[in-house]
Amino acid sequence: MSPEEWKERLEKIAPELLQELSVRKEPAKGLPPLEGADGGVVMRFAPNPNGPPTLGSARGIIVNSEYVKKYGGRFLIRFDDTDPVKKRPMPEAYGWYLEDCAWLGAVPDQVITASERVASYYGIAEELIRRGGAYVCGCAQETFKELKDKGRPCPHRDQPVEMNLDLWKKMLSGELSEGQAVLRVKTDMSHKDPAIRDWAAFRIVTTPHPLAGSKYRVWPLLDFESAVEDHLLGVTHILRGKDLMDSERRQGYLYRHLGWEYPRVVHWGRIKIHQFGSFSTSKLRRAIEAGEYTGWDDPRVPTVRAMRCRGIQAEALRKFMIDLGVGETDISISMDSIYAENRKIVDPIANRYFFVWDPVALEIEGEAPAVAYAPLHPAIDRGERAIPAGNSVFICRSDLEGLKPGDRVRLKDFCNLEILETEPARARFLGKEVGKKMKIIHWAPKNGLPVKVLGPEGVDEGLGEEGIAGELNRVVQFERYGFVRINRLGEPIVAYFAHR
RNA sequence: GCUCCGGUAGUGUAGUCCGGUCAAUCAUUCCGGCCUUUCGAGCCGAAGACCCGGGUUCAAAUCCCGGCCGGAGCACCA
Repeated sequence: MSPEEWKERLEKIAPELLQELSVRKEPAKGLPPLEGADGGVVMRFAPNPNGPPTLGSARGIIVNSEYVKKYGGRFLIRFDDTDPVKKRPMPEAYGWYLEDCAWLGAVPDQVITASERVASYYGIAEELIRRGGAYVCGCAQETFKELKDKGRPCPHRDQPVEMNLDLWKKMLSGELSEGQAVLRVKTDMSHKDPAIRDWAAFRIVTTPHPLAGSKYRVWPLLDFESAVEDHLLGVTHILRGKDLMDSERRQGYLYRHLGWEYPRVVHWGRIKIHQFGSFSTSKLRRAIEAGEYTGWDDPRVPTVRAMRCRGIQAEALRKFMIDLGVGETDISISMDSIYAENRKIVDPIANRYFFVWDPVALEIEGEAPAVAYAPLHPAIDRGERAIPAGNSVFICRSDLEGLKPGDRVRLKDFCNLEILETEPARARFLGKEVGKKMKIIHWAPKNGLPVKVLGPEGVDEGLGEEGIAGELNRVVQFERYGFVRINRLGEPIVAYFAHR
């Protein structure tokens, strides 16, 4: 029976079912629904503050906060800063996160710092030991790994609770030193996935913490700290990277020991950006310290602050990240999509100016007007700018190179010219009327302001109109060049390039 | 080695749970054309994908099995 025949028969037997088939499913818009979120959600973004937020962090900040906006509830920022050595936090970075969250339109309802709350983790650890859910392990790391790989318990696993309690106190008091012992959560040494077997919850670290100093010598590891905080804070839904996929199964044992209920978890894949490759905060940090970049807001760097300095709008980033959704596939995106989003927002608000890169002087013979008038925006009436013109201006070298004596060209919003010679550049005034089908180039006045544009691909230096000096911290478009943000006034004015 | 996850146009994404209007959505990119005193914007058009092989079924992107490819974890990092 063919599908057609099948349909005909169904038509006869049960036409109402055929109806049902033809109800088109609505294309999903925005973020996919979260299960069990209807009563509101508590969600958190939990960075290690070892640098400012990157585009990757922006995804976490935006999507978490967007879900909270969608379902109601609370959005938390939690600093998971419990490693004073290997992922040592930067004291400035805490504030950077808050700043960038605010800019991204995701002001947290609460900010938690793990390194301030270590004492409360101790109480829970002790309770866990009492319940027989954890033990102090004195194995050398390699020894334990060998046993674990074979699925065999270590000799400390069956120590009585009293002994574990005693050893735990020795960890805290300093009688045991760094490397001598860890507290392990009991899971299942024969679990088929070796990653799940008896994981370490606390270790001794004597290096002072940048914030907490030497207040604590026993520090929790991520799986313990994160699991406990999620419970303490009443987190209902966790969005986390696929790299932490084992965490739920590991932490599940802790939750069961303590009789808690685990939040719902959604995973997402790794995100890579063509133009930046894969980047990590620690790699960036080294490159900046080595002087490869000017700082965390260097236009070549994938941080949120660099985007802001380049004139990428928070709204564009939000829209983009929300469109990406929360798939588990690893993705490799292009900045082009972000730029396209941004261009839509910025095109109507950016005023237009002339910026001549690699400038070369052009002398004009004849009665060229002393002032030219150009609209601030081609389609929206925002008035015009008056540009000193006259018989001497600058044009781009690349434009001049495309011209030869006898060519006619129009200086945009100024006048038509006939090229007389190119070295030095000389032309004859032909009139102000807008000629049709004439090549149009832009120009800068004789006393133009020096402007330097820093972009992901390099630096351009040249001359711009005076009006640029009135656009500090705003996005403008340099005609025939691209959108930039004016970041610093002075000699020269410094602008960061966004995109064409 | 052990374990887990994923694979829809160049890049993302919808559809996959509950098989049927899917000759497959939307965006971006690319390519044509129009328009424009910017190489920006706008308008019109075009191109482009269900990883492979079996199975189940009247019907498979969707379910099952096997393979291939990619990613991740197995830390006293986050």
